[in-house]
Amino acid sequence: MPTVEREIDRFQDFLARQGQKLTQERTALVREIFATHYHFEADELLFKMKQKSTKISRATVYRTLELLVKSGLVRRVHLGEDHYHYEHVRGDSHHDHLVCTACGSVIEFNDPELEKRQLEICARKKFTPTFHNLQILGVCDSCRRKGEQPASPDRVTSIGEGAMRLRK
Amino acid sequence: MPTVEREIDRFQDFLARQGQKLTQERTALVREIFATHYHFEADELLFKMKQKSTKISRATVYRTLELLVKSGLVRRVHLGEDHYHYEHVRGDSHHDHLVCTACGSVIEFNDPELEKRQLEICARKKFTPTFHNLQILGVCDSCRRKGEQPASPDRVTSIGEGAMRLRK
DNA sequence: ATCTCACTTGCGACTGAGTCTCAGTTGCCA
DNA sequence: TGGCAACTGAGACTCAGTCGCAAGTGAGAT
Repeated sequence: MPTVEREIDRFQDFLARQGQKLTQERTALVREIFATHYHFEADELLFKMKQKSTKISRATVYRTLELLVKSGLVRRVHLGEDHYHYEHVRGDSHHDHLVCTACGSVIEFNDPELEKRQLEICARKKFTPTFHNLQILGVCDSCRRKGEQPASPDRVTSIGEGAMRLRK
Repeated sequence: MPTVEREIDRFQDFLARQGQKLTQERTALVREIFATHYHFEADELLFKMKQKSTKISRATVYRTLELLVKSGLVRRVHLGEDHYHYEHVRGDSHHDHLVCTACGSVIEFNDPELEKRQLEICARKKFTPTFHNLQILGVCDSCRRKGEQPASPDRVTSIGEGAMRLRK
């Protein structure tokens, strides 16, 4: 399913519009991101590129991610950890995340009702919103069945610790 | 209004319950946090302590913040930047944040309707929530009047850049 | 009042994510 | 196909946060 080409075209358009170039490195990164990753972190991407023949420096990975975010092909999200995650965008589906603190899995949802309510709140506060970021942390169904407990019984101590540990 | 003493007592109770001690450093930090700060970052607190006679090491600040979060006296929040912010808690008012990307100001809101909807979404996905984190980024009323534009016209490029720059 | 020991602290070295600089390379348009 | 602006890689740097360890301290036991 190499519709990746469409994304590469979109990226080139975006770059050209501001006198920037589509290089081999940038192409390779877009290809990698849209081929396999969905939610990923910058270093994970760097590592994947290192595994393949393709050698791309840390700086280039970060620089390219920034461009991709600006172009709208990639979105930067908080997933409860203390650094950013990225997700590629196909189409325009805005969504928010449920993050399991036990297994680290991420469930997406999109709820127009919720969005609407947010707009109402902004209107009431005379606030002009451009963007929002909502994560709900908790325990997913399969972890709950396994008897996993919430990260902390009452007040959550720190955000997404379980998921954090899993990762390393 | 030195009701701070009440918070210090609460903290001591919490510590005692797990065989931990209320030290001078911890007391000084609680005092500082509840006296002046509302939203703050760890290094800001460190700096404030340094300004006063009180010398407290970076490690102790971070260690104490962790304890305060566990005790429920302080909450750790994302405010759109790439590191944590903290806010002290009086009473039990959960709330979320509107963050102005132009001036960095933070407006709090608490909307039971929104919370209810989130619970419904969780139920539908068989997800057991423990905590959530919502920031809405945009432009506050007074900045909008001054003609401030949203951080990025269409897709937001990166989260809270305006606020970020202001700070340093 | 003081002893004692587990709990704490400060220090400084460390980590990990992300940024910056600069010399050398490359895409692209004339 | 030559030129130059844009790009890349390497590695030094920054900044938030953590860790290990030797020295210090609070509070219950005596």
